[in-house]
Amino acid sequence: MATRTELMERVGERLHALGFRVTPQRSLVLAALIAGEGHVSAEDIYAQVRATFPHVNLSTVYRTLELFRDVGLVTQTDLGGGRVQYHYGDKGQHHHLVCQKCGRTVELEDSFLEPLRERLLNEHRFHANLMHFAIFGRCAECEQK
Amino acid sequence: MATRTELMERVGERLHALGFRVTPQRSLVLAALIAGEGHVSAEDIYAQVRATFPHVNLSTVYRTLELFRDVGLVTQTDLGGGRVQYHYGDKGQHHHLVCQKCGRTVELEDSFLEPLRERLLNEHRFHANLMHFAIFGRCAECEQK
DNA sequence: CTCCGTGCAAAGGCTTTGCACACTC
DNA sequence: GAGTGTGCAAAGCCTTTGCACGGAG
Repeated sequence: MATRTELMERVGERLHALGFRVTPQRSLVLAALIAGEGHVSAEDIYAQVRATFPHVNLSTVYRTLELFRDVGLVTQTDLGGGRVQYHYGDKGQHHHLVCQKCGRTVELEDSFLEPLRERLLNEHRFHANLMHFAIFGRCAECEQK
Repeated sequence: MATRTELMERVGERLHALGFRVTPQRSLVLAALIAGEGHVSAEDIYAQVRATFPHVNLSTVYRTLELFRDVGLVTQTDLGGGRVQYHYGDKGQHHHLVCQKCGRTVELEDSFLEPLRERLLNEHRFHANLMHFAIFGRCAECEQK
């Protein structure tokens, strides 16, 4: 398992190799992404970055996230609620159950979708893009009420 | 099978019984929801309503949709993309495979999703709302290229 | 010196809210 | 008359964009 510092360096090299500069802002955004377990919103990252670099601007965060997304470092998911979520990319696939009432989300292992993916391929020759899939519904608690 | 008019009347009674008034605006929004196959955005409904009642306001559409949602007439789903989708609740279930390249859609029988739904309920106690589900990916033809 | 990256401010797109008038009950 | 429903306009929220400065290569 790579340490966080190793990870950061590796990413730095990757950015550099692609012709992008490695700035403090970018490092901080990256750190926030790695630190954030699961999904983080731009605002979350902004808050965390500002803790270290108070003068950093929110638009820089957005631009950095855009860059990371284009480079494939980060996955961007819109689970609704008007807020896009980001997470550091090399993690395994996982999906979400989103409660339409309370808004809570639960992670869902990919194994739940694997059978569906296979069946779609076999019976419809359809290559489903089920990365970071979101399934809406009601969680146990909200259903009781 | 109920005709559209019967449906509208039934809904009118339901609204009335709940103490809400049945206004032209509300009827038109309802009609647009019923007419809209699959998911419709507020803007879609607005456009359709204006075709009949040009002076209707967008905020009225939003308020009406909010009312319908609270009353349980309509399901509100945020599939991302910054636009919330609505659909009338009593329709039968159907799903779509959407090719992200050519845009073609294929209908998908509910049997494909039934196992997933059951497993979510059993293992996560999550009541998945898989009505009008859309699965994105690539169709056979586009995948070949 | 060139050009990328940033801060700042303003604009954009969708949705919500405040307010006063209108219309129903 | 009391109160709901509507139109209008303005504000909110998240995100994007234009512009000019600053700093790295």
